[in-house]
Amino acid sequence: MLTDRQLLILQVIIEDFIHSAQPVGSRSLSKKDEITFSSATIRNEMSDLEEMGFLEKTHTSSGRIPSEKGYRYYVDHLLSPQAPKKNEMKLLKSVFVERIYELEKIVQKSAKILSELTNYTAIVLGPKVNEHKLKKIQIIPLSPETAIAIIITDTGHVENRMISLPPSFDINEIEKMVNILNARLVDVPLTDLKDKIYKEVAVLLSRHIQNYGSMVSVLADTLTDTKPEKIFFGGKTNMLRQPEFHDIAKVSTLLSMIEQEQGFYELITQNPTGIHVRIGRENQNTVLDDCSLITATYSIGQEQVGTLAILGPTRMEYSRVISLLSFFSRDLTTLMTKLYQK
Amino acid sequence: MLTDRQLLILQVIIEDFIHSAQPVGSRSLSKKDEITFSSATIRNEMSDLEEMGFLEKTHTSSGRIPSEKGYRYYVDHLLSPQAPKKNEMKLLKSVFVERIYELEKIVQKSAKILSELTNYTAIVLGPKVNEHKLKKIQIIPLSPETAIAIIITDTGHVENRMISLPPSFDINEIEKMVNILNARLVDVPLTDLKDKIYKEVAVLLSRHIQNYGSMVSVLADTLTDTKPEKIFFGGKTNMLRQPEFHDIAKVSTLLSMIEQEQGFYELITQNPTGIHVRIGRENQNTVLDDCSLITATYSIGQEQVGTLAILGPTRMEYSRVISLLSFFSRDLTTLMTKLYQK
DNA sequence: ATTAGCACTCAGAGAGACAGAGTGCTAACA
DNA sequence: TGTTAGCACTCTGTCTCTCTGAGTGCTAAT
Repeated sequence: MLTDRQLLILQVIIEDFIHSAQPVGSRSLSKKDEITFSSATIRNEMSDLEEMGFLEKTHTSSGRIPSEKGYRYYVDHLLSPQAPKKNEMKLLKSVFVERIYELEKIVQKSAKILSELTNYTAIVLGPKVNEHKLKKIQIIPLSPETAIAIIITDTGHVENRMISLPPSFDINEIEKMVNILNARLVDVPLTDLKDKIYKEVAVLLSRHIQNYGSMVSVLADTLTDTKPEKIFFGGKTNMLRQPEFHDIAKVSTLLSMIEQEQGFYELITQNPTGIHVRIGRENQNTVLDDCSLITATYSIGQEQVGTLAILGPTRMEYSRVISLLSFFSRDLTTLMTKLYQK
Repeated sequence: MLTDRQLLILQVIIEDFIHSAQPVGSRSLSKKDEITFSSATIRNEMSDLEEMGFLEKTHTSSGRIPSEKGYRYYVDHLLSPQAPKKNEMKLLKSVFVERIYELEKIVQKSAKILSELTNYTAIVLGPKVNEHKLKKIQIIPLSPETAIAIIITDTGHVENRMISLPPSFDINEIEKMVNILNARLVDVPLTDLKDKIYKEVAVLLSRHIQNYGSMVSVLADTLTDTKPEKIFFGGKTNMLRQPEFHDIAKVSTLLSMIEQEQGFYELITQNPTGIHVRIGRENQNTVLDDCSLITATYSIGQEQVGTLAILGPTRMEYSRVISLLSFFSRDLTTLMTKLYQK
C-alpha cells in the first residue's frame, strides 16, 4: 500500500526527527544523500503520507513530524537492527564480569547501565521471588516478644521480617519449631508455603509445641506475605534531558510517577516473552502519552523470571534501544541460567 | 545593632517572601496590620537593611528579597517556633502507630511522611549499623562454590552477602565453622569483627578446619564490608514544585544529585546533636546554592544513631520545618529507645 | 524623625515588522 | 503521466518599540 519511495521518505523523516527533535521539511530532506528527487516531489509524498496518518504537522506551514501510527509502522516494518558498538558492548558486558552473585545486585546494576547507555529511564523487574524454592528458614529471637524470621531461597535471595511472638509463646521452643519447619518446608516453592503450613506443618507443631495455634497463623502470614517482584530503576531523571520535556509542568507528573515507582509493575508485565514496543497512547496512561516503552524479558533456563524496560520519549531511538535490549536480555539470561539453574 | 522596627520589617519581609516567592515592596508592606508606619519610612529602613546586607534587590527598582545573611539572622534570632497543627501531628504520629519493628522501615516511612508534610525533599539517615552488636551469624551453602552469609544484629538489622568459597574448602565444615564464629563473635560490635576474627577466631579455626587460611580472609572481608548507614529519601521530585526551580537547566543537576543520593551522607552528618540549619552557600556546594538544609538527629537511648534532614529552597518555611523536625526527632528517639534499647 | 510627593527605573506584556523555513498549487517538462 | 520549477502564501520566532505597573530614591514639608 505504500510505495518504496514513500517508505524511504517515512523512514528518513522519522530517523531525522529522532535525532533532531525538529519538524522535518521537504527541502532539508531533498539534500540528503539517500534522497534523489526534488523537494516538490517530497512535498507531494509527504502530503499523501499525512493523509494516510503517518505524519503530522505542528502548524499549517511547518515541516512534518511522525504520528504514533508513523512510529508504529516504522517499528513494525522499517527498523534496521544495528549491532551495538564496541564500547557499548563493553559496557554491557561489564555487568557480567564483576563477580556479583546476588540476583538483585545484578538486576540493579543492569538498570544503571541500560539507563546510562540509552540516556532514557531503565526499569528492570527483578526475579520472581515466589517461584523460587525455600532453602532454609531461620527464626532468631530478639526480645521476649519479637523475633526475626529469615527466609533463604535456592537462588540466594534472602528475606527477613520481624514477627511479634504470641504472648503465650515459650521462647525456648523456637529451635524445635525451626527444625520442624525446615524438615518440612525445604524445597517447597514460596507460593505453596502457606498451604503446606496449614496442611502439614500445623499438625506436626501441635504435637511438639505448646500454644502452637497462634504461632501457626503468625508464621503463615509472615512467610507468605512475600513482596511482589522488586522493580529497579536507572536514570530516573533522564527524561529531563529530552527537549520535549523542557517544560516543568509537563515533566513533573511524569517524574513523580517514576519516583514513586507506582504503576510500572503492571505496565511492564503486560507482555509475554520477547521484545515489545508500546508507543505513546498505546500505553493507556495519559501521563505517558508522549512516551514509549520498550520491554524485553529474561529467563533462568526455560522459566521467564523478569523484564527489562526502557522508557523514553515517543521520539526514541527505537532501533538502538531494541538492539541493546535484545543483546542484554540474551546475555542476562545466559548468566542467570549459569548461576542459578538447578 | 538593629532597631526593633528594623527587626519587624526584616521579619515581615522574610515571611512574606517565603510564602509569595515575590520581591516585597514598601507599599504592600505598609498595608499589613503589623506595620503602622508609612511606605516611605519602610523604604528608608529597607535601604538601611540592604546596606547592612540583610536584603537584596533583583534589579534597581524591584522590591526586596532576603539575602543569605538575612535568612541567617532570621533563623538565629527571629524565628517564632510554632507547634505543628492537629492534623500534622496526627500524620507525624502515624509512623508510630503501625506495628512496624524493623528500623529501616520506620526510617523509610519517616522520610515519606516528612516530605509529604513539608513539600520539600526529606533525607533520613538510617541507624548506624556497625555500632550495633552481632546477634548471630549464619552461613548457608548454595552450591559447591557459593554460600550466603547472614549477619543479624541485636537491633534486628539483617544483612546478607554472597560469598564464594575457596575451592579447597570442604562444604561439610561450614556448620562447625559457624558454631565457632557464633561462640566467639556474638555481642561483638560490627566494627570490631575483623579484628576479632584475625586475633581470636583464626587460631580456633586452625584447630578444627582444614584450609582455614583462605576462609578466614574471605570471612573477614565479608563481615566487615558493611554498608555505610543507609540513606532514605522522600519527595525526591518535590523541588519541581518550587517556583524558583521552574527552569529545567537549574533543577536538573540538583535532581540528578538527589537521584544518585550521592554526597548527601557527608552533607547531613556534618553536624553534632540537635537541629542545624545550613542556608544556600553555607552548604559548600554550588548545586545547593539556592537550597537550605535543616538537619536534626535522633537517638537510641543516649547513643546518637541517625539524622533527619529536609532539603528545600533557601526560601523555606524555616519555622515550620524546624518545629516539625524537632517534634519528630523527639518522638522517633522515644520510639527507637523503647524498641531497641537493651 | 516621619511622611507626602515626585521623578525615575525596570520587568513584563502586547503590538508590529521582518526573516526564515516551510507548504500547496499550478504550469511546464520529459 | 510522473516529476519538477516557481510562486504565493502561512506560520513561528525574534526583534524592537511602547506602555503600564510596581517599585525605588530623593527632597521638601510636617
